[in-house]
Parts: sequence; structure tokens; C-alpha cells
Amino acid sequence: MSPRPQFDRRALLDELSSRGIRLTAQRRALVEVIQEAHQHLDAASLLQLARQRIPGVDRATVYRTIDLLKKLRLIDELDLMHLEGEKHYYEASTTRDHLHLACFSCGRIEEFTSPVFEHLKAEITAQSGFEIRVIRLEAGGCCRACRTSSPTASHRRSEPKTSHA
Amino acid sequence: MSPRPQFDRRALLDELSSRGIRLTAQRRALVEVIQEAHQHLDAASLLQLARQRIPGVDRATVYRTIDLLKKLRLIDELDLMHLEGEKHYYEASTTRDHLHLACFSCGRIEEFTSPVFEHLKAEITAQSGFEIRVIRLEAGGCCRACRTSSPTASHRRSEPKTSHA
DNA sequence: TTCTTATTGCAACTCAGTCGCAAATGTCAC
DNA sequence: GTGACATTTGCGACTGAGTTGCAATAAGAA
Repeated sequence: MSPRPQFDRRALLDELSSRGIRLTAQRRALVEVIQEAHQHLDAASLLQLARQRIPGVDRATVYRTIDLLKKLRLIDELDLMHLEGEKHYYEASTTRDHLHLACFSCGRIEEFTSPVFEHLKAEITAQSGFEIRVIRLEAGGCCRACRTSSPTASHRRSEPKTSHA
Repeated sequence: MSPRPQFDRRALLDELSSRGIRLTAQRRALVEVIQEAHQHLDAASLLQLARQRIPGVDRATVYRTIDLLKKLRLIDELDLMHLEGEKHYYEASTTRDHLHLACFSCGRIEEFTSPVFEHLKAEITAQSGFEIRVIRLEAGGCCRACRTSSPTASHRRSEPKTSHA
């Protein structure tokens, strides 16, 4: 779907080895898949793509690697407003926090960053004394394209995982 | 756990009937439970509390009611950084968006609001043309109390759902 | 009270994610 | 290169949140 804008992303493999993490073929494959992804990938897609490189990779390995990378803060986990189901999505962590806008109408994900966001983070810490380690800002709604192209039929896609009238 | 600060919250029952939603005993019970909650409740707790009022309530009804209220924008769904498991938490929607700070150390949830947050929302819409319908800002880290009381042993609670070294 | 339609409870299901364990493999010292 | 050993993998069985179709029930309007 939406191509990713270019924030700086870490060279995950380098980070791993420099931190003394054992580099298995599976991890290498997974990390490469994440790094080269043009969209946000969920665990299932990650598995599928990793299997194109190493056919036997197991689901459990994918989840364990995700946990590892999350713990090392090399990837970020996203919900993307649960646009489809309860799964999580992943992206290589960036030098600058950014937020995600999920369009309920077309399903596209937009990324957005702003000094105001940084300002808000600073204010949180200053006022509440809370030390932020991970932050996640997501919004759901209707993107510009959908608003202008079909001003009436805005919400074809169902709300964040909702079914009835 | 953490008592909730007083943002204005809607009178959910009034909203429901004024919108012509059929008021069943189950919905009434669930709505009251949500409204009177002192913490953020997940579906299982919601079920348990509703059963104290109406013994036979079913899980499915809870989920269907949650969907309904979400769709009507009367409640907000939170992940609370997946502090424990993948479940979701709910709160009656407030007049003003606020963010949630989840302490990995003690598990407490802090709520926070700021004009800067409003400013950020305005900027998002102005710059990207995205019409925000739901917004969710959550952060995980270490709260002031945990930072000052035990500056070394900060992260007793595991990271957002992570298991191994 | 009756009628119609929405809602409920039930039970079976889906699907993401987890876990224990034996076999395989990366890394380091030699 | 070779061997030793801790770590990681694949497997399979499991958990737990959330969903769905359907017959029985109850709300609300007439």
C-alpha cells in the first residue's frame, strides 16, 4: 500500500551484532524483510516473506524475533487503529517519533511528524515526571483523498473492527 | 488501581435512548458499569461486573455492546501499551482527548491532557487534510514515583508483552 | 395485548500469540 | 578447522480474545 516516507532507520543487522546478539539465518532473514519493507508488516506477512528466503521458518521464531527486536528497541509495534483485525504491525524504529493516520475509508496509512509532537513529549515529561520509553500516536479517520473524491461515501471500510448497525 | 481524574464524561444512557437505541437490561448494566468504573476495564472485567447485576449475561453480548458504543463514539478503546496481554480497555469518552501513560514498573496508568495535544491535532488536520475521528496517544515508560523510589530497579514488570532476554 | 424487529444466549469457531521440549546451530577457545 | 556449550529453532499442543449463525426472547410501537 502506502510507500514509507524516509525517516532515518537504523541498520538493524549492525545493531544486532554490535550488541552481541547471536546472528542466525532466521534472524537475518527477518531483519532484512523488515528493513526492506515498503509497508507495515504484521507477523503473518513477516512469516510469509521470511519463508521466501528460508522455507522452514516457524511462526514461533517470528514472534520470538519480534519480541527480541522490540525489547532492543530496534522495531516499533503499531496497531494502526485495528483497521483489520487485532494483529500488530512492525516497522524499523526511526530517529524521530512519528504518528500514523489510518484512513477508515481507503485503508491507507499516512505518517506524520512535527516539532509539536516533540514539544508535547517534552511537556509530558516535564509536567508528570514520566520517563517515556515508547510512545505511540495513532489516529483514525478520513484522508484528504477520500474526503475530496467522495465527500458523501466516506466510511466504506467499517469502523475499527466493528460489525453491526 | 489508579483513580480517574475528572474529565467530563457523557451520560451514556441518555445518549443511547436519545439516539433511539433499544435499551435492554444488559446494555443498561454494561453502560452503568462503564460509567461508574474507577479504572479502565477490559471485556472480561466488564462481563464479570455486569454479571453481578444480571447473572446470565454472555460474553458475546459484552462484545456486541462494546462495538455498539464504540461505533456511536460513546466509549474509547485503549491498549494501554499492552501492559498485560493483548486485551483492550474501555472508558466513557470524554469531552477532551487525553493521553495515557503506562508505567512498566508499577503498572499504574496516568492520564494527561494539554493544549499542546489539541494544537497537534489541529496541525495534523491542517497539514495533511486528514479528518481525525478517533485519536489515541499512549506512552510506556517509568512514572515519577518509580523513578524516584527505586532509581535502579526500574523495569520489574516486563516490557510490553515480551518474554526472553 | 399483539406484532414486528432487534437483541440475547449458546455453542462452536477463528486467529494471534505462547510455551515446553528435543534437535539443530552459532560462537568462541583452541 | 574442530569441539564444546549455550542459545536458538521447529514442532505441536495450547491459551485466550474476539466472532458468528441460529433459535429463543424481549423491547417498543400500534
